[in-house]
Amino acid sequence: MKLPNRLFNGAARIDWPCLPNARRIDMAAVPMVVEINRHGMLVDPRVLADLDARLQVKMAALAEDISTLAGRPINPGSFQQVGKFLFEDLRLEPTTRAKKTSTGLPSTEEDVLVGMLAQHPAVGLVLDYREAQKLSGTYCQPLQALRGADGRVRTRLMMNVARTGRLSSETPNLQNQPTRTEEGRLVRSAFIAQPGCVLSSLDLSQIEMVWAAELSHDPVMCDVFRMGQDLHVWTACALFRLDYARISGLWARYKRGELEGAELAEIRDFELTKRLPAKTLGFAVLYGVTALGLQAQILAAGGPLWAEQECQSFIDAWFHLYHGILEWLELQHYRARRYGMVWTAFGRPRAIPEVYSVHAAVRAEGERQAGNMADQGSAADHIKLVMGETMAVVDYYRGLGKICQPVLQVHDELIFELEPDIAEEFNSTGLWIMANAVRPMSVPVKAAASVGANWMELK
DNA sequence: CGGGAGCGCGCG
DNA sequence: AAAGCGCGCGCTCCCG
Repeated sequence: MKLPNRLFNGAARIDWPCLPNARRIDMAAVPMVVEINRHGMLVDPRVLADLDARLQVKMAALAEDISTLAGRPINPGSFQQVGKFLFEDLRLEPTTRAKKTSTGLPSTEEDVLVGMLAQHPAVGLVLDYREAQKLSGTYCQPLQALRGADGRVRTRLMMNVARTGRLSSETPNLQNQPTRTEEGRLVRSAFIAQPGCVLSSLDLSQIEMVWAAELSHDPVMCDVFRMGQDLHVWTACALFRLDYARISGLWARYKRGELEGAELAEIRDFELTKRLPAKTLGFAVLYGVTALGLQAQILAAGGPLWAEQECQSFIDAWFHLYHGILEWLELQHYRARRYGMVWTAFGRPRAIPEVYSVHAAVRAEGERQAGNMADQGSAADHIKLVMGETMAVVDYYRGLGKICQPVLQVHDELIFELEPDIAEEFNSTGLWIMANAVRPMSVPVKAAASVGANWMELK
């Protein structure tokens, strides 16, 4: 395999599998992990109880409507019963490729059902039921049950579960609290600060894309970040051949809320039909997405049904634009085969035995994991270093007699409980640490902060 | 009735 | 031929 010198020159220092840094990075994060596990997050049970009551009513009504449409009792929580109803009784057809389940019928997962919404009103009812069931059963009820005598829920952040070096969170998992729907965000509003305090969040902006640029040295992506541009706007303009100077000007004014009339309509259309697919594809590429996977995802996001060929051209165009990313992914695959492992920018290793399998599908799985590990893992190492350095700032404010309490880490963001008079200063120090914890980097790291009375108000 | 498999879905 | 990385967890169904 012929690789450009750019990759070998940049990689030479780290092109050895077993640097010892992973352990030191984990140790740096331990004090804040302990703080988070001991302190917990304060939860307002009334918010959850109110939401749950509304969800129960909704679920009962939806279950009845679905049973009426079916002409017999249906439990919408049973994928077997739903599958029989939609695919046998109604003879509906999936619009995307749906894998078969053990029942012999197509899967009833969300992507498939969204594509079939127009075929029958029952499809939408099933989706609505599932959303309500998820919010009630996974969030409202367990969070109330797990509240301690002091009104706090205490997660357990685990450091030795995720093979990329990320933390994981259990009983309850506080790293998957809803944020993507309006009703889901109400769950976040139940997480509050203790009286006299506010919640504050520090967020590493687009950190996985920044690390993709840093690790690959892709000249185009690096330049976009160096210019401080919005990567997804830039990508969308390049892929759809739009005038970047004009669009980025509109985008900046749109973000400031200055647009109206025709210009507002234009940029909203741009955001939905151009920027969103470009953003989706950016992440998907690092997961090793295929054309059919992209097709299903665009549909699920409420976008148009693109032909498989259109999706493939979109992916090809992305790799043509960011050719350095393609070369770097191939380098990761090569390393996995050469060493049986890949490693992050800081030397955290991960074994990838799958690349030696006799099965092509297993090898492909290994290559996707190899391509993703350095990116996800370097971002995880990065925030662990930030956690270590930020604890010194926490101790400083505690020395002044202030309440300054880390309460959660969610992969690229940290949440704190603070007295409001130190929030601004604490946040600006935290932002500086996030941007400078790793040096030198060839692309700038950006971070964002926000303050609110509850978790829903953050960001 | 506890445990596990299979499915589905919340987050980054 | 298969078809998206990393997690945790709820529900249904089936088995012992």
